[in-house]
Order: sequence, then C-alpha cells, then structure tokens
Amino acid sequence: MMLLSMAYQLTLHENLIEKLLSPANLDNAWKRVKANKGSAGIDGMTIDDFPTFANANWEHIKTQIAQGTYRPSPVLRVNIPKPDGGTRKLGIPTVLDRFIQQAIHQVLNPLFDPHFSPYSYGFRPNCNAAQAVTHLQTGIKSGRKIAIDIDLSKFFDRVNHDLLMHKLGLKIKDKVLMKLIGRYLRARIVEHGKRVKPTQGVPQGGPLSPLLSNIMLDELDKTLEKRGHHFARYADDFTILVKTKRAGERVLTSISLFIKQILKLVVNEKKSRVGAVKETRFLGFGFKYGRIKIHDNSLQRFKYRVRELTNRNWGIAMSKQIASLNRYLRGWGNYFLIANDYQLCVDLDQWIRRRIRMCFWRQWRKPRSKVKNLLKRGVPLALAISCGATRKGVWRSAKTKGINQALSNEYLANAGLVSLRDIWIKIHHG
DNA sequence: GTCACCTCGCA
RNA sequence: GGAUGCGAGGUGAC
Ligand SMILES: Nc1ncnc2c1ncn2[C@H]1C[C@H](O)[C@@H](COP(=O)(O)OP(=O)(O)OP(=O)(O)O)O1
Ligand SMILES: [Mg+2]
Repeated sequence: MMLLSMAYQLTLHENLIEKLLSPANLDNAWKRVKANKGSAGIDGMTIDDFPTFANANWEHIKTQIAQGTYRPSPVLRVNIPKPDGGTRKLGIPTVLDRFIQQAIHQVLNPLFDPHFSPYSYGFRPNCNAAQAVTHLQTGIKSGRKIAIDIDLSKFFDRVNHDLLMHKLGLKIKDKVLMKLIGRYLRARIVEHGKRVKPTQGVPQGGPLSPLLSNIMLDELDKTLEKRGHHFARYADDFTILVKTKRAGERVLTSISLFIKQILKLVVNEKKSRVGAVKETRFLGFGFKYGRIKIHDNSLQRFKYRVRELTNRNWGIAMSKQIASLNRYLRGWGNYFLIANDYQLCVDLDQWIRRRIRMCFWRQWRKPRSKVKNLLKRGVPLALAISCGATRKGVWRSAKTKGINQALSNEYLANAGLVSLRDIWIKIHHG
C-alpha cells in the first residue's frame, strides 16, 4: 500500500521535469508562444529569431533545466497605461523564458486545476466570465440582496514568494522544478538599464503567472466555500453575496483580515465595498431585479468606441467601414449580450444607425464631396443626388430626407451591418 | 473534429 | 509594445 502510493507520487509528481521536456509538451509550448506574437524580451530576440537560436542551443539549455542549473534571464519592465488612468507594470520575459514558462504551465495546470474551487472562474480552462456572472445571478435570485465587492491592490505585484513556494511545495515534489520556479520568481527586473531584485510579485507577462495567482487565492476560495458563502471570483475581482448588510460588514472585515494576515496581500480599501446588489459592478456587468445588466461604464465605453468607428474615415469605402464596425459589434455583443435586455439591443441598434446617418450628413456638407466621389465610395444614388442638390441651395431638410431614405435601416442591413438584436437572439435562443 | 491566421470582449 | 484562460465571429488548410 505504501509502496503503491510512493510509486504513484513518483510518477505523478517527482518526474515533472521529464514531462516538461517531452517533445510533445515543448512543441505545444512553442506553438502557443509563437501564436501570441509577442515582442522581444531583454535580450532582443524576437519570435522569428528563436527557432535558429533554439536549434543551436536547446540541447544545452535542456540539460541545464534537467540538472537544475538553468538560470532565467531578467524580465523587461514596460509601463503601459491602465484604463483607470494608472500605469500597469509589465514584466516581459525573453522569448526563451516565455517558452519554458509555458511548458511549465502546461505541466502544472492539469495538476492544480482539478482541485480549484468551482466558483473560481479566471484563467481556467472551460471557465468564462459569463459563468461567473450567471452564478452570482442565481445567488441573487435565491434572495441574497447584499453584495460584498473586494478588490486586491496590485494583485500580481504583491504575491508573497515564500507563501507561494510553500503552496506549490504541497503538490510539487520535484525539487528541480521547484528550484526552477523559485528562480523565475526571483528573476531580476530591468528598467531603464538598471537591474532590481524583486522581493515579491509574479510578472504580469509571464505565461505561468495567472496559474500561480490562482494557486495563491485557492485558499481564499476554499475558506469562502467552507463558510458557506455564495461567491464568484475572477482573478482578483470577486463578489460575495449575503442576505443582510450587517452580515456583509462582518464578512468584509473578516475576509479582509484573512487576505492581509494569511495571504499577505493588500486589499484595496477604496474599491472594496458592501451594499445592495444593484450597486455592484462585476466583470463589466451589474444586476437589477435579479437580471443581468450591462454596467453604465461598459455602455459608455461602447458608445465612445462606436463614435470613434463612425466619426471619421467615412471618406473611404463604406463596405470597409461597415466591416470594421461589424467585427467590433460582434465581439462586444458576444460578450455583453448575455445581459438579458432585449430592449437595450433594439435601442442601441437604432442609436448606431442614427449615428451613421448623422456622420454622413456632416460629411457631405463639405464642398469636396462631389457627387461622383460619393458614388465611387459606394454611397447610394439617392443620397448622392440629395447632397448635390443641397449644395445647389435646396433646403437642408431635403438632404436629411435623402440621407434617411438612402441609408435606411433596410439599406444598412442589406449592406451587411450586423444588428445587436440578431446577436441577442442567437445568444438567448440558440 | 484538428490546426493556422485575423478580429472583439473580461481579469 | 507582455501573458494566460475562456467565449464569439470571420478567412483558410486537412
Ligand atoms: N493586461 C494585463 N496583463 C497582465 N496581467 C493582467 C492584465 N490585466 C490584468 N492582469 C492581472 C494582473 C493584475 O494584478 C490582476 C488584476 O488586474 P487589475 O485589478 O486590473 O489590476 P491590479 O490588481 O494590478 O491593480 P489595481 O490596484 O488597480 O487593482 O490581473
Ligand atoms: Mg486589482
């Protein structure tokens, strides 16, 4: 019995490096790194350079990995703006290290993922944001009216190395692999040519980092489950549902304490709150009367983007413009239209069509819009004539009428403009 | 059903 | 400008 379990452990956990270095695993890892088409790390080596480099050096690197002597290169620090105005510190490993981390990810994920909480939805195979949101919805429908939103401050940047290594050590018995991961955590960061030693955090940009972050918060999930809370977590974004405000306040303080003391992470006090579910924002959604709504901020961003896509550039072929508008609408709709609000779709469709007509109206006012140019761009004849007529002194109303006629909803539908209404129907009765 | 490329959304 | 996972649409090859 003991022998059996030891043999089991040996094959499953102690020989992970071999699995890691197996040709099939490496092949998949490289495919993925290549498909992401990322840029070079600190060594300047691009995706295209890598195959020739690997042909010459991989055997050597492979031996180093197997023997536990491989040392990762430092990561390149790049600051990019966040939507909220702050900056996000990316840590970009070299292509070689992304390849190796990806290979590690593929070995570790099947080991850890099956044991994660079913209410953790971020960075996991077969899990998506819609599932997380609908899970919250069922909790709301069953009478929970109070939501606790907790946000972690600079989540990836503050992961505690010792604690993470401890959690990894509980499952990974392969000392060589543990050492390699430890070296990845301690890989130097290069910013403005200076090397700094990280004391905490996983790089935002490392293929392994998302999995490590889930391993880090797994204990939180399990604790919430054990306490019988209805919750959903997506990366560091999570919402817990309770019945009363009093219970909410109590849970917020106790969970905050857990996060600070046990997980050694920092709760973003400003973004954390407890209140009615109708005030909650989770993954771009909100809730109202037990229904999923698109949050105002998400709608605002949508309208801004549609304005951007319609405002200028109508000087070029209209079919091109409709195509780019279409792919945006499809992508956006397929994510957000799980919100069960049919009327909103109809309204948005109408809003989009009005915008398109309005942009034409503005543009054809300009003298350079000659009728035959309009025709060349694929503008319907009736519209072109009406614009020509306007410049000859016919009333504006004639132009408006011409545009409305020429760019009718029917015409735009024929031109292939997708409607959110159709996407909604496909999602809700498909 | 698999894979490749392009696009959109969320953390 | 880095990454993961998932979902969606399109083009293409088996
Ligand atoms: N574009 C991205 N690239 C890499 N990792 C990301 C990206 N967006 C989000 N993440 C990961 C790392 C973040 O720590 C984690 C949570 O994201 P987010 O809450 O937006 O920022 P944050 O937790 O780092 O800062 P903040 O203090 O503003 O909450 O998800
Ligand atoms: Mg955060």
